[in-house]
Amino acid sequence: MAKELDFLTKRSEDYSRWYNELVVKADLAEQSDVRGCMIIKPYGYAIWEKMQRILDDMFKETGVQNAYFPLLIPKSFLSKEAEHVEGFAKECAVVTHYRLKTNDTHDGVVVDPAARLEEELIIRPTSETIIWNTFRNWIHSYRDLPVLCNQWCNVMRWEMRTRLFLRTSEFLWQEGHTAHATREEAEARARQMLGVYADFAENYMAVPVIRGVKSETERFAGALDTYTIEAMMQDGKALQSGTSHFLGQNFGKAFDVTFMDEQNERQYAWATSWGVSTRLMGALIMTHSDDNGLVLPPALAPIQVVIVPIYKNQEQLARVDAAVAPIVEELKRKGISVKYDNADNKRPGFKFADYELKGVPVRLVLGARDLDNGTVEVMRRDTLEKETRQLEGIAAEVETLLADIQRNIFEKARAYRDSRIYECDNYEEFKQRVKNGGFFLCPWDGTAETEARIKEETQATIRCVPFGMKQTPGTDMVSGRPSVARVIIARSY
RNA sequence: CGGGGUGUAGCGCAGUUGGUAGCGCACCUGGUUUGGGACCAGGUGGUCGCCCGUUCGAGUCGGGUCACCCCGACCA
Repeated sequence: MAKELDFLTKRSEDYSRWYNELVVKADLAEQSDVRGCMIIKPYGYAIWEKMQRILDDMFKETGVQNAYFPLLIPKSFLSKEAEHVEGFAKECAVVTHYRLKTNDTHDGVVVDPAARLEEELIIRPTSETIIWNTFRNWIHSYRDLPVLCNQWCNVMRWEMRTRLFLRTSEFLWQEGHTAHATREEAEARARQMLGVYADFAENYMAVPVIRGVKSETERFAGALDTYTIEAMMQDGKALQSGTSHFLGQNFGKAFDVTFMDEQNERQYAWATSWGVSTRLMGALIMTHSDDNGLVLPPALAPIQVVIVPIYKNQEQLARVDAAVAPIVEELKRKGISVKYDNADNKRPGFKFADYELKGVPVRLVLGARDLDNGTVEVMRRDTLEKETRQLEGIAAEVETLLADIQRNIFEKARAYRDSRIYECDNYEEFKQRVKNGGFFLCPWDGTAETEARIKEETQATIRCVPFGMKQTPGTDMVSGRPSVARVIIARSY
């Protein structure tokens, strides 16, 4: 029987530590020896691949096509859009040489000083510059517009502090870049893509999000408007889970991307960019998981159903194998990914704990007792409830159950989040309560001074001016001036 | 870059007043087990982060250095 077991740290004890241990123990990822970088393990990558596939289809539905641009960006490109440079300059990795040579003692290599690049190359922190430099050649007429392209790639930002999935020096993402003939069309596209992200977060990840627009200080470097989806983690902190930017004509002007319009007049192209990254994995983990490990939404789980046999000898195992085979077949026919784990080197108890840790939504257990009775034990990961069901028609029941789990974890996450959104008009009260997490819906006078003071005094930031939330009037709780809007204020990752 | 902490087996750790390194997990072999993380027996595995010094002798003492972790500033 169980002795001292190596369980996860409890969420309530140390949320950060729980998260870190979970990522490692559930086999999602681990820290690389390379500073701030992450190794995504096969199980974690399988989830990311599923996300990619679904998002990619959603993009294509809106007319977007995939392309690929270089990893290395000439330094001069980065200096063309003033605000953009300022935003990214301090976190860029720079390539200065193109050759190594063996050292004097012939036991290692050194950078060959003779191989210095005339112009340094930047490892992309984002690709607006190199893409808009290319768009100049692609766009000449209003008939060339819009250009709707996306790339799946890696980017590098030399962050000071990193956390698995949430903030790593190198991360995987998609970045969409579009060029348009009119302001209206570009703005509509930026909002449309935000909608795609919100749809994906809620309907596939089962992560409820608040859509909104960022304040000027929180805006993307070079954008006129930054739209965001904000999710609440189980410790009440906010996680920006996706962004979409309306870039105006800033990049059109910086890279001289012009076209002739229908009136035969030269115009600068209008731009948007939008992205989601492997940070979504962090959102997924921190929204649903519990003290037993990961809880995955069926829509993204690499394994949706695991079947564990119980047996005392090879003859019994053979009987279970025979009973399981048609169930596996039927589940597969329904498009459900199923794993029958009859490996003999792990005992059932270990398998139970392990698949719970990995967040497999449904577990079926079948032993000699069940074979005699024509039953099967069904366990759902979200509630950990076990039930004995008839073997007959189990595949159809599992299919219904998966849909129910998908719905249930979303509702649970939404109820939790909604219970921690507070309307607050009093700064003293706010300062006290914001420490414990939650989203605070507060009146704001629209000034950067107020925003800065809140951040300085509470470490909380304005997450967004939310769309579609009630905007009761009020006065700014810090300055006492009339408010321009109620904004979401929270501590964040 | 500031403040704190840690470096000893793949992982988690212990190591007394300096005397030549140990425990748990994992791994390998054999057997018994299998309805909630199995047990017994045997076995493999270490330049104690690195450098210099003190000493007959350093994981242990002194100086330096590097790396990593946590808390801030920066951020998808």
